[in-house]
Amino acid sequence: MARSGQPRVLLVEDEPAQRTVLAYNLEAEGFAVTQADNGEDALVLVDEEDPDIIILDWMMPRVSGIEVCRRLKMRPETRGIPIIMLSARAEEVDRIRGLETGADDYVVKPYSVLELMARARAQLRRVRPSTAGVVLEHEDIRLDPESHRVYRADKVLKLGPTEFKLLVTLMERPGRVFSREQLLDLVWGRDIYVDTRTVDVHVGRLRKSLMQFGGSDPVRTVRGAGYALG
Amino acid sequence: MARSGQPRVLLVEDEPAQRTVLAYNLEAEGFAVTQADNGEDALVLVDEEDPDIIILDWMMPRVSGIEVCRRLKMRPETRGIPIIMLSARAEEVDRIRGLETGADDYVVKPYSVLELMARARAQLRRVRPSTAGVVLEHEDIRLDPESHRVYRADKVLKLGPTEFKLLVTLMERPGRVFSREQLLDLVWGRDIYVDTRTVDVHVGRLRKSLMQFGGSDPVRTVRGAGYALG
DNA sequence: CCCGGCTGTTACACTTCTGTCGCATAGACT
DNA sequence: AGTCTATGCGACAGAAGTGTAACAGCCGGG
Repeated sequence: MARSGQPRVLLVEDEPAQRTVLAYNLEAEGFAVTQADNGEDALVLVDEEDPDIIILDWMMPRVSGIEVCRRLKMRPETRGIPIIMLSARAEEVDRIRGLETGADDYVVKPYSVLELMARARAQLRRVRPSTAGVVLEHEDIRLDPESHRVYRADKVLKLGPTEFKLLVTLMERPGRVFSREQLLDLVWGRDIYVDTRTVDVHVGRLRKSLMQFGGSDPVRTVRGAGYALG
Repeated sequence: MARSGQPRVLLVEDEPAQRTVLAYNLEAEGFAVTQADNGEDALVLVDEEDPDIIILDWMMPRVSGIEVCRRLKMRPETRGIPIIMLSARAEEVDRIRGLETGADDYVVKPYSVLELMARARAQLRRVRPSTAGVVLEHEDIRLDPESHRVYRADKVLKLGPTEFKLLVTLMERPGRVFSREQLLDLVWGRDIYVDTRTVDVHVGRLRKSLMQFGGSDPVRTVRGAGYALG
């Protein structure tokens, strides 16, 4: 079943405002969105729509997110679908339980929509290497998220963890300008406080790493705005 | 009423520091910001400014945010304007009441400014689907807000930050004449004081940048009134 | 334990941009 | 033509944004 069109996402969230916001963002990002506001519908829709990824609210009336997750991960034909859990901060203690239940990722409310998008794409890439490319490519740079390897002109580059995440983020939308704040959100995570200037330093390090065997600087600085690839 | 210029946001927050920070960020994101520090002014400004979206603090002296929201959602002519509510974490219990009152989304303090931006944009896209990440075009000039790039006759132009924002503003409504004061508002921001003659200088710089590879002057000077594109 | 690699911060040099001024020029009006 | 105002433009000092080296702290592996 090698689908190649828009990736389908099943969005399960009982709170209308949140769901609406997410749905519009997902659609703007190119996802085909199916919505459900409770666990029961969700379980039915999984079979009907066969989504590529599920975004699942933790707390819901009737059948909770965790229960939906558990059931889906038990059935062989649905086990492969990545599930991203949403949860309020207060429930963070349950994090381990969430992942034990089989959720593939976990985002704490209030979350950055951008971050959630990035994670959804990441999960998608993980399970669907065929289409969206197991490998991100931009000019002569190739990045394989699975093996955590980066090539430039067929040479293997050595990057630090932060440089890697930074490059992944930039390569997911080549050309798009990311502000320092956005990059902090996407690469470092929203809870951490680090100075925005730190982004500059890591961009500098990434540049050096990308050019360790020569080649031009692929990272564009947009003064007053941020950084972009190409 | 299909406006296409900068999206206007009415920001209602009684706490000056918070309001300033938000206003700054919103302006940096390309919103035209109108501020109010109480509910009464807010209700007046809604009629005067006809904003595309309202960001509304929950707790305010005199007329509370929830009251403003309720009144606006009662009037047919303002019902369509999306409202995002801000609320301190302790008040989270009132969440349901907030949405019942008709708010379209809800952000808990302390919030991520980026997240709030994303939600504001999301709401805006919902109501005004047109302006999501489009490429602006006018004659042989193309401007891509996402990548922050400007082309003329397929050549990449180099603009400074202010020139860029100025051009974005002009291109969002080609042909419309903007007064110097309007441009100061839209490009520099409402609170900044700079001489109106500064606009002239930047228009001059923008002209030079737009013609750096030749071509005619696309900016029209309307004596006694301001500037326009085309 | 020490060591090497990575991280976040800071300081400083450097570049680019900004706002204002002064004067030249263009347009409008008498 | 003469006058008056508005606009264009070069120059410049100061501000702001950015690149980078250096440094101290942290952590995991020998």
